[in-house]
Parts: sequence; structure tokens; C-alpha cells
Amino acid sequence: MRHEKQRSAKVATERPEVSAGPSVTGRRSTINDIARLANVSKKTVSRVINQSPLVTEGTRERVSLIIRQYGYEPDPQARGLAFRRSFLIGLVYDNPNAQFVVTMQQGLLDGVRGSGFELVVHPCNRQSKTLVADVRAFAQRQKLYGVVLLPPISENNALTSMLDELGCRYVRVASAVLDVPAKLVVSNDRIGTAEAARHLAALGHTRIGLIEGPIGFRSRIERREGFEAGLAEHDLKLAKEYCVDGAYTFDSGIEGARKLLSLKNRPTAIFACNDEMAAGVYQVAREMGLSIPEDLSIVGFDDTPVSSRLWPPLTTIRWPIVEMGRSAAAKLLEGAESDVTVPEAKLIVRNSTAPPKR
Amino acid sequence: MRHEKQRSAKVATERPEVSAGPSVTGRRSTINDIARLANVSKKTVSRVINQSPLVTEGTRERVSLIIRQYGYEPDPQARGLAFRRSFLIGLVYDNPNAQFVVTMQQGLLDGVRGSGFELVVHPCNRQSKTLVADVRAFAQRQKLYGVVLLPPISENNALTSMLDELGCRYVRVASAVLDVPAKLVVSNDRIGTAEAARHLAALGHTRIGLIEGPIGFRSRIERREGFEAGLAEHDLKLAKEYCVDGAYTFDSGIEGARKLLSLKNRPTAIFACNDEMAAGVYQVAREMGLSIPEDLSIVGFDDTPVSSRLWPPLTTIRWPIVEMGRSAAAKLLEGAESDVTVPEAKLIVRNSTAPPKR
DNA sequence: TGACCCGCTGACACCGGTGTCCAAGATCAA
DNA sequence: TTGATCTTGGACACCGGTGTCAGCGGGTCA
Repeated sequence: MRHEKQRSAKVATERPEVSAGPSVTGRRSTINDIARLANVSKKTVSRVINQSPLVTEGTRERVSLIIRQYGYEPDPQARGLAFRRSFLIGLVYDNPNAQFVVTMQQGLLDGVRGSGFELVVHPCNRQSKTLVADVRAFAQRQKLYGVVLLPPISENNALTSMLDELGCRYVRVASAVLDVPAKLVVSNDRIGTAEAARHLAALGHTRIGLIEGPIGFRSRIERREGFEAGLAEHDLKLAKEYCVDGAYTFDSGIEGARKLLSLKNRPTAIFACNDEMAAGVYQVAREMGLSIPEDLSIVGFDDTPVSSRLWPPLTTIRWPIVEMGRSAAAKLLEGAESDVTVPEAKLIVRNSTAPPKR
Repeated sequence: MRHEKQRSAKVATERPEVSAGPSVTGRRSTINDIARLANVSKKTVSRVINQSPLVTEGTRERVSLIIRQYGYEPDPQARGLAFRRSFLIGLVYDNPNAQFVVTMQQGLLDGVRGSGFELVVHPCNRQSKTLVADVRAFAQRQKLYGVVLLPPISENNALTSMLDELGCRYVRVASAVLDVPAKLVVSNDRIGTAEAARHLAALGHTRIGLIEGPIGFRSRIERREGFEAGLAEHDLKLAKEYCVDGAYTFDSGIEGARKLLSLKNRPTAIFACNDEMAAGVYQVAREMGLSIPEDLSIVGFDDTPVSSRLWPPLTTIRWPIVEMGRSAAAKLLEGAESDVTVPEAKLIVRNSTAPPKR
């Protein structure tokens, strides 16, 4: 990092380094080169790059041609410096579900492809007291073009008001309407969970257990209410004793299943609000010698790889993560009214559900 | 993006916008502010920031104090522009294992914490003909400080020689020695697989099947050779008919297991070279009515979440991904001889292995 | 005491772009 | 034809840092 030449004691007339500093990095062409070649000022080249209307068609074409010929790409750092804004998008998450994060990264990059933006990942801890300050420093230091917030961090209003205050664009990925549409990509968990409820009801289940997400997560509410709505269509209600808290973890699924399955009149089906907890239910069912789906039907949520590796493969709800990522990217890139349509979450029926034994 | 004021036709004397442009972004302090406050030139402040020895202790302290007081942080874009290098680290991967990628991100960020570097993710397709050109453009455009290559892309020598040519630092994360230590973080798959082999041999297995990784992956060779070495310690050899090709996918695990388990003298244990394939083996075992581990012992590799959700939980090999990430980060940050020690991969014994029935 | 050297500091140019503003050329009305 | 207006493009400053190099004060040596 230290470039300054240390004076050498004796030799006054150092011979100049012949060429090629430490990193060759093959001297890319700059806006000045293009301007010289096209016989215009650098500002005109800049106008062409930024699609300013203040350039005649002829000039524009001449310059564009040379840009293409020389494969010139403007330096994002220099551009950013002048714009007082970078071309980086921050992905802020605290999500135990690796599949979700990686898929979202893919979707976001799909969505910004070709526009010169890059994705900078920023995992963090939602419990941390310095969360807001930390994200603030990140956004400010990098002059982020925009920020994508994944659930459950996306539900943090302190964070979004900080970003508003900073004048930093953001998009929340969330399971419920929290904000204006322009700043939100909604997963609509309700539709998926309602379908799951209908599925179980249609199979003939009436004693249905629910293992919920953690208190304070918006998805907990959404998934539950969607589920109840689906049941209501079949005139079923969720009994209070069949609802237990979970934490979206395998262990909490085990714990929840133990509670539900030790009831005197135990449920014939359990909806676990994510796949990890559903896997916990499998484990308890095995311990208790219950066979799936004959003795117990199970539905999960997420369609992670785990769900199809379980035996029997888990009936679960898949959300369109890639499309949500693309949509989030489109919403960040200004001017993009660009309605990437996000399909709805849908039920994937596998073999963990069947009619109850009578 | 278009900031230039469009001339309005009539009004010649537009009233100047009173204040606060579009993004307030609370005017951060700059090197000039600090210089003025400390009564030194900006260059001196720059020297303090870059820990140049050419500053007297007194001056350094005075300036440092003001920097701290005002919470000044130099703008990475401006710094990068002058340095002809950014403070971004590119993470180049093409890895179906989401858990690995996310964990690696975590480890890398752990490793660069506090040093002002950011991690830019760049998923790509190892089959793509434009892979090298694509990564080259990425590295060049962003003037990346360094690149981290995850397996199996890390094995691509065309990629690394391009990076060398570009003068761009990189670190390969790989399962075998491919390069000088400074550019490599090795996972040492051999040690883990040897331990797996010893484990199975010690249980008394002699007919042991192997489902390998895809041809062309370095990890295929490493894992196999480690496994063979472990067996050799117990005077066992891997029979050719007990070795089948896989592709690190669930489906290829199913296929491989079908082949192995339909042999007349079928193996009593199978080592699948990753957890996904091991999950495929579970599925086939179920279909065939074989119980695990009584009729068939299974060992996987990766310790993904899937492994502990399977029933019975899978005996597998865990590699120290976070530590590998930290180590990779340390190797990129120059001057860091910083030996983050990477512990060895180790066997996690769960319930999918037992002595063979006699 | 003067010549010299050394260590520290700052003026200045520069990295590669963009915003502002003005001038030159083109167009149009009188 | 001339003057007014509009269009187009360029000179210049600036974004926020770093490299270069000259200058300055103080110590050493003859």
C-alpha cells in the first residue's frame, strides 16, 4: 500500500523505472483516449456514455463506434466519484437459510446483468445493537447505489428510516406489505400457506397442528393467517392447543412436534412453517414409531434441498426466489418501472401427505 | 443518471435550487476538512492514513486525534482511483452447495473485518466458453484488489494465468496442492476421507463401495486417494467393481447406489463423496428395504444441513469452511504472513454407520 | 561559519470521470 | 441581410484522494 518512493541515500539521479509498474493491468483505454480518437472533447464522450440528448446523431454514432472498437468501458470508480454515488448494491441479510441467500444473489445479479452494477454482500446479526450504525457506515462509506434487505432484517423499520434519511435507495424483500410498492418485493406467503391448508383439508384432515415461526417475525403472522384462511374455506378452525411456537430451527421443530404429538388427541397432520422444522417433525415421528404419511401428514415451507432428501419427500411450499431477486434488482435500477412479475408461492406436493387413517 | 440541467425554453433566470440536492447523504468530512482542522496539508493527512513513516510523532497524533474526533473515513472510491486499484475482493464461484458458499462468504468477511475491504460476489458457469473473458472483464473493470476462487473453478488454470497476466492477486480454495502456498488454501480432503475409511474398516467392513465425484474435479482424486490410503492401513483395497462415478448430485447418488446395491455380492458400506449423493444412497436403500446402518453403512462428505436431517443422521466429514475463508482473506491482504491455521477436515460420526451384519 | 545532508512538509499535478457555463455554428423571424 | 434564439460541443473546475518533487529548518562536518 505504500507507494511513495523512499529516497535512496546516495544516488541523486535515479534512472527512471523503464516501464510497467508493479501491476501491469494492461493500461485500459480512458475517456481521454476515446475523445482524442473521435476528435471530440471528453465531455462529449461522457454525454454519449450517459445518453444525454445534447449530442447530434452523427457525433453519437462516431463516438459509439470508437468506444466499441476499443472496448472502452468507463471506470466505475471515477464515475462514482464524480456522481457521488457508487455502482454497488449492498445485500444485507441475516438468514440462516443458505439456499435462500445464494438463490437471491443469483436472482439479483440476473436482474442487474449488463448494467454495470455489482453486488456486495453484507451478512449481519439482527440482534446486534450496532446493526443500524453498522449498515449505515457500510452504505455511507461505499456510497451504495442501493440496498436490498432480506427477511427478517427487512422488517426493521429503524434500518429503513436510517436509509431514507441517508437518501439511499433500498428494496425490502418481505412476506407482507410493509411499504410502498416501489420499495418492496412481497413473497405472499399467505397464498402458499392457504393452499397447503386446502390440501390437508381436502385430504380429510381435521386435527391439524401448526408449528409457527418465531414471535416478532412478520412471516409468522402471514403464514399463520394464510393457513387459517385456507382452513376456513373448508369450515375448519385452528384449535389453540394445536398451535405451538417454533424458531425456524431443526431443534425447535423437534420440540414443537414433541408437544403436538404427545397430546391425548394428537393431530393427524402438522404444518411446520419451514422445512427445517418439518425435518424436526420427521425425526420425532420416527422416534415415536409413527409412519409418514400414514400416521402423520407433514407440510413444510421453503422447498430447500432438505425437503426432497427427506424420506418420504416432503410436501412443501416453494417461493419464487430468483424472480423475487430479479424484481428487487429492477426496482432499484431507477427508471425501471420494469415489472418483473413475481409468480406466487406454490405448493409442491410430494409424499409426506395422505388422507388420515380412520 | 442524467444530471445535466436541461435548458428550459423560456425562463432565462432560473432561481437556484435552494439547497440539498436529491440525496442528502449528510456531507461526510473529507481529507480537506481534516487537513484544515489539523493545520496541515492534505498530503500529510494522507500520510497519516497510510501509515507513512515520513511523519513526526507529534503531527501524526494531532492528525489522528482529529480524524477520530470527526469520525473521518477516507472515500474508498477516491482512494481507489488514485491507487489504481479498488478495495473490493471478488468471490468467483460456481458451486451447487449453497451452504458452502454462504459459509465461505462469512469466513472471508471475518477475515477482512475492519480493513475496509468489501466482498463482491460473482457466480458464474464453469462450462461457459466466456468464463475467462467474463472474469477478466469483472476484475479489470472493478480493478479488484483480489479474487477468491472456489472449487471447482479454482482448478481452472486458464483463469489463474489470466489473473497473473492482469497482475491481479488471487487465492484458490482447492482440495489439493495446485499452486504456491501464498495463493492457495487447501482443504486437505485426504485426511478426512482417510479417517472415514479407517472408521469403516475398524467397524469390520470389507466390502466397501465408493461413489466418486465427477471426472475432472480435483476433489474426486483427492477424496478417492485419501480413502484408499485409509483402507490400506487396514490392508484393504478398493475393488474396481465397487467404484462408480457420480456427479455430486442427488440423482447421481441414486444412480450410483442402484449400481452398487444390485451387485450380487453387494457392499455393506458405501462412501459417497458428498452428502447429496449420500442422500441418494439413503433413498435407494429405502426403496430396496435395506435398513441403515444395519444392512448398509453410509458415509458422506460436507456436513451440510441435509446430513443431520436424514434418518438416521449421516456420518460425514466436516471441513473447516469458515477458517478456510479467514485464511483466504488473510492471504489476500498483503503483508499478512498472518497464518490463520486451518484445522483439518474431520469425521463426524453419527448413526449411519455400524458394524456389518454377519 | 558555510556546505551538505537529512527528515519532514506542502504545492501541484494527476487518477478518470461529470457539472457548469459559455462560445461557435445553425436556424429562424423580421 | 441582420439579429435573436436554439443547438451543440468544449474549456474548466471539481469529486477526494495519492505521487512527485522542491523547499525548509536543523544537525553534522570540515
